[in-house]
Amino acid sequence: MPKFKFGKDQRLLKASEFQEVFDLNTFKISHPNWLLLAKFNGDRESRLGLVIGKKNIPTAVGRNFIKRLVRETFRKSDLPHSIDVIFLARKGADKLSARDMALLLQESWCRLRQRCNDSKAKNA
RNA sequence: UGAGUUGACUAGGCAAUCGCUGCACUGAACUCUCCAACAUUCGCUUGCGUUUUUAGGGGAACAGGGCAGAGGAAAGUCCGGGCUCCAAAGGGUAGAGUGCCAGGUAACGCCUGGGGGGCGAAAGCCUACGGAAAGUGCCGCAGAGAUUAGACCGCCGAUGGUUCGUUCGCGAACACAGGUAAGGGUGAAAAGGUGCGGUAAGAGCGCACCGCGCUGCUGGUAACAGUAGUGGCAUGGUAAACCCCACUCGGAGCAAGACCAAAUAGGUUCCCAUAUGGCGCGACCCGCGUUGGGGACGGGUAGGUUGCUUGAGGCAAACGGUGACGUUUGUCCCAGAUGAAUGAUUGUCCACGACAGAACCCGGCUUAUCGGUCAACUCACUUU
Repeated sequence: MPKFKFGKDQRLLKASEFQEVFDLNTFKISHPNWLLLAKFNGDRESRLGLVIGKKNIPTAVGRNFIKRLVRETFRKSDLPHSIDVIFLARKGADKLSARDMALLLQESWCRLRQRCNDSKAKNA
């Protein structure tokens, strides 16, 4: 089976699922243009949730642009299993070019993977 | 060829790989779920309810290949409708909107055609364009005076007054009473304009033409235009100031509305028990905990399903109409998401790609926008 899928199992769908990550997040990865919150979720597949406010990104085209890039990089990044992530957009995220943004996002996913591995090693 | 006007169309293309959403099709087994012949448990009202299970069938999920997948503005939410729920005899008031005429339309504040006014050399463009003798309000500065108009400079001083002269008829001077809206000056605007007559000087005081009002006639469905007569011109502007007149409008919106419905708490009702009891933990006893327990019903939260895309639909042709548009026939099915899909990477070509993302659906308007294509028309120049 090829990797890099992105079905409904890999997304946060309900308000309660979002709230769980907001309340119990164990990792925070910050960047001037966005913020990542994450927590382990047991034995499930990793899931992604997007929070892109109209206040921060005013145009619908901008919001779609960010959603697509984040999903694309999330699906291609080789994250460890069983982690829920929320992506919060900050102001100015839509000003970056697609190529720059993709690179920066990949960097963020790398940092998140690193943190996960460290934490797992500690617990073991 | 250049400059311009109007209208219509288009919105990077192609290939490969990976990914998302929907639809129909195919598919071995497992899992979940629904229906369920036959069989089966229990109950009694003895043919029904109920328990369990299965042949078989449906759905979810999964896999496979196939097909489809944002806009001209999807936007602003400024108008108008459909649809849904609520309200509703009829009439009036309030409030909001519209405002030359005729037509189109489901409807409109939109569109088409026509009229008036303004701009442009022209094609063409702009136009809230009803009423100011129903009433109220406002009109800064400047200016003598701004709507019951007005005398600063100027002009006149016929008439009256004063002074002088006198041939006693009157003449001259003064600018005092006054007369005067022609000229100057102020202003966006000074009480119709120009010319001639007239006069002391002037004035629609009289006349001609133009303008304006009224009345008639002609053309036009009408707005209106043309024309004849007449009035002697009397009362400026502002109604996107209040207002008056005519016409239109019930309210809320897909988070409308409909259906299914866990857990927890509470409600109604029935049954059992009422403490040596009941319930939970457990195979059972002891033990520990608890003080009611069990069932049914309806409301209803999380969540889910539906509304949800076949429509005042698109395309083509013929016919009617100046046109907006209408009629008929044929043909096509063209996003339906719901933390919300329509994308990413690479290669390649060129004019190097703007504004920008469906959210119940349509008709408009407005605003944003890199470019490209086509048609009709106007003007200028050149050639024939």
